[in-house]
Amino acid sequence: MRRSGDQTKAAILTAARERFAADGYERATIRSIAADAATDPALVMRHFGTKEKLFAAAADFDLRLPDLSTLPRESLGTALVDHFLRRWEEDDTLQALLRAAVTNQAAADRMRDIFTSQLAVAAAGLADNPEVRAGLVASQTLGLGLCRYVLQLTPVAEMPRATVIAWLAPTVERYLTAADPTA
Amino acid sequence: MRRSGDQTKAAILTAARERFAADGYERATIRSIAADAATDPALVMRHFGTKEKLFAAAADFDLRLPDLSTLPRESLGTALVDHFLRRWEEDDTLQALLRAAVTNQAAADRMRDIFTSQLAVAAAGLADNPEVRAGLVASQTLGLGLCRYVLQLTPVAEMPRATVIAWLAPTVERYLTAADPTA
DNA sequence: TGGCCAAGTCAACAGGTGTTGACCTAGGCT
DNA sequence: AGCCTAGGTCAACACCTGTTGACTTGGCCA
Repeated sequence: MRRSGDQTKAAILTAARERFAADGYERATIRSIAADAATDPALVMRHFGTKEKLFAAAADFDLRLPDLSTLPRESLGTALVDHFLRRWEEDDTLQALLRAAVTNQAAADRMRDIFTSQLAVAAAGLADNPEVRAGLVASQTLGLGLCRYVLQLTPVAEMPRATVIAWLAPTVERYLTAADPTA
Repeated sequence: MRRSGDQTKAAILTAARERFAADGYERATIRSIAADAATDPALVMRHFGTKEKLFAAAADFDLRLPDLSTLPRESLGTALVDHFLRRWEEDDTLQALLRAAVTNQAAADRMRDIFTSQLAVAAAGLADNPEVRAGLVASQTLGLGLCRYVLQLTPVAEMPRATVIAWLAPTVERYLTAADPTA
């Protein structure tokens, strides 16, 4: 009983996501990914061609942001922080992306794309300069992910999600809706 | 005309900081650091023993936080954000530390130490739970550094420092002084 | 049944890594 | 002068990396 091509391909993809998330781009080796997927390194190459391409396939990611324009303004921050926390936890693609983006150019580009375009679109219509507001929200949410999931900074990593939301929601809401303080 | 031991040691240290900052821990090689310092890889080993130890020596870092208790509350955020921006820019140790901390355990530990202990001390006396407040400030300032200097997210990296300060100062001030929202 | 093709295996390659030890050499000391 | 040591050089080691090509095997279809 042998696996189908698509099955092994999927197994490789999951193993790759886990390894990239845990070890970063350079320390995640084709050999270790193949071992996790119970297959051969050569088969990984046949399916994805290159380590770079494997990463690109593994790091395909959508923030799946909710439509912010339908929400009342005062619950905007809460909803967004909650959504980001869930997105970090339910899937290790974001962690893989962040760990890799710090040393790998392609990953950094991908990250830039995701956060500027997807967030800017969601922020559009709420206030002026949606790109700036998207960048600010990115700085706070990525900082949170970095401290809580990657560095595991002691107070931030252990905080219950409700506490995190209570503290960060007003920040995010202000970045999205407050008047430009430099104007 | 030959250099003194301390001179080459210092040259190696500067080269190491630059390489670790630009490439991260694994992609910064002993050979490339030695080349930058115009010396031999073997000499690097003689001076520092191990790549890990070289990194530890290169990533020795002090946030040099000002004494926050002497400042008026309403300029606390401005002062801190300004200080962090300067610290990121005047010295690439922070960038080296962050780039390495994402894949290297020792670097992550060091980072944890610096941000929790040094920041918590500075935050003590301003309000209750200084460790929690330190963690929150870390999440925002590290997120800023990540977006502005490492990922170079388009709107955040290009923003003039005054704009960054205007947006982030209220956040940092609130994290340091506001009443606990979960209490 | 026999053949064909997808799926899997194996061994090797070329290059790069941290690290080591043997060796050389400049230059201040007695 | 001659030595002795700190500072520098060189070549090699053992290992690990992405990647390749030739090979074997399983299972479906005619």
